[in-house]
Amino acid sequence: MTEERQDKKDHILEIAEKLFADLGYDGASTRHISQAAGVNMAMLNYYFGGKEGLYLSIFQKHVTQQKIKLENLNNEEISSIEKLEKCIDDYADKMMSNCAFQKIIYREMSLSQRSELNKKIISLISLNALEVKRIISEGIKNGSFNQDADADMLVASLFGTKSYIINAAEMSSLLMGYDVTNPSVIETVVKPRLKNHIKKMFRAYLINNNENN
Amino acid sequence: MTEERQDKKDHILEIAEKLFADLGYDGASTRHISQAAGVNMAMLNYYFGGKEGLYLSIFQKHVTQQKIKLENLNNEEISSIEKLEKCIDDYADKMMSNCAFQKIIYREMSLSQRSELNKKIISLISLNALEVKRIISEGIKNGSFNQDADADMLVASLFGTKSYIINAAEMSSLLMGYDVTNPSVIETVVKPRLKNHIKKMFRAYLINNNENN
DNA sequence: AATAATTAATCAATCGATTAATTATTTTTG
DNA sequence: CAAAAATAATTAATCGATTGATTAATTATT
Repeated sequence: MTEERQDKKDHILEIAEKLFADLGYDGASTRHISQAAGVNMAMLNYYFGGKEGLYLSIFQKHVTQQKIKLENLNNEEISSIEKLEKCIDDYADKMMSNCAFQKIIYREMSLSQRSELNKKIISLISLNALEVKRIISEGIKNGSFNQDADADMLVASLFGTKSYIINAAEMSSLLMGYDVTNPSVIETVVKPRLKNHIKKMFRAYLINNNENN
Repeated sequence: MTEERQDKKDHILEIAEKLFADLGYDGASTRHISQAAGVNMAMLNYYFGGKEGLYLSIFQKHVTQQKIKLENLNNEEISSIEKLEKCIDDYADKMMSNCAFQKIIYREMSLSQRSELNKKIISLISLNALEVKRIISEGIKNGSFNQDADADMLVASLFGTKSYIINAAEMSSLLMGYDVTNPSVIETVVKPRLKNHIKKMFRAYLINNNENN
C-alpha cells in the first residue's frame, strides 16, 4: 500500500535525522541507519536513491513545513515589537522541539563541502533570517525601535543564542546545572527561560530610550 | 634538528586545522591532509601517532594558549562592567582571528561521538564560559547589574552570537551584504561591529534601570 | 501472471594504519 | 677531522576494515 510505504519512509527519515544529528553525516553509516530503522540497507537506495538523497529528503520535509509558517507571520498586522516577540517565540518553539534537525542545519552551514546541498540549506535558513531582519528594520524605520540598532547583529544574537543552547547542549547543561538534552526539561525550564531572556534583552536594547555611549 | 622538526609539526597542525574546519573530522582524510601539508602520509602517524592524535594536538595547542589569557583576566581588579566588556573584546578578537578552530570546536560540541575527546573539548570551553558567568554573577551580586538578569542566558548570547557569525558565515555574508569569510573584512568591519553590538545590548540589558515587564 | 517490495551477497573505492626499505642526520670512534 | 656506526626521518607499497552502492534471487502484493 502507498500509505504503508509512506509511513515506512517517514519512519526511516525520523531515525536517520536523529542519527545524522548525533553522529554527523559521515559518522552515520547507511548500515547503521538501516539497522536502527529495522529495514534492509538496500531499501535506503530503493526509497531515496542513496545516502545523499536520504539526507536531502530530511531537509525537504522541513522546508515544506517552515514555508507555511513564514507566510502566515508575514501577513499579520501588528506592531513591530509584537511581531518580533512572536518571532522569538515561534523560533524558540520550533528549534527547541526539533533539536536534532537544528544540529544538522548548523553543522551543515559551517561546512564548505557538498556545495549543491549547502546552497539549498542556506537558502532555506536565509529565508528565516531575512524575515526577522525585515521585521527589525521595519521597526527601526517606523521609529518604534532604537535608531542606531544593528539589525544584522540582532538576527545573529537571536539565532546564535538559541543554537548555542541546542548545539552546545552539553556545555549548556554544565552551565545551568540541569540536563538540557532532556525534552521535558527543555519544555518546562529552558524554553520559557530562553524566550524571556531574549525578549527582555531585545526590548531593553531596542525600545527603552537610554544613552549607550 | 629539533627546531626544524617542530616547525614541520606546526605546519602540519596549521594545515590540518584548516582542513578539519572546512571538511569536518571525517571529511578530512589523512591522505588529503598530508598532501596539503606536503608530507608523506606516514609522517602523520610518525609525528602524532595517528589521526586522532593529530586532532587532539590541535586542541592542546590552543588550550595552552587560552589558559594563560584566562588567568590574567582573573587577577585584574576593575569594575564588573569593565571586566565584562574586556571579556567581550577578548573573545571577539580570539574567535574572529581563529575562525577555523572555532568551527571545529562548535561542531565537535554538537556531536556525541568520540566521547573521550568530547569531554576534553567541553572541559576547555566550559572554562571560558564559566569564567564569563562568574563575572556576570558577581556584577549582579554586587549590585552593578540588573538584579533579575539571567547570567546563563547571557553567556549563551555572547558565545552564540559570535559563533553564529563565524559558523554560519555564508548566512551572515548573505545577511550583511559583504564577505564574512574575508579576513580583512572581518578585521575592519565585522569585528568592531560585533563588539559594539554586544557591548551596547548587554549594557542596555544589564545596567540601565528600566522596567521590563 | 505481473508488479512491487525485500533480502543476502557482493562490488569497487576509500579509509586509517602499518610495513619494510631507503635516505638523511647525528653520534661515535679511530 | 674523517670514516664508520647508529639513530632519525622519509618514502612507496600494502594491509585489513569499512564505506556506499549494486546485483540477482526471493518473497509479497496486486
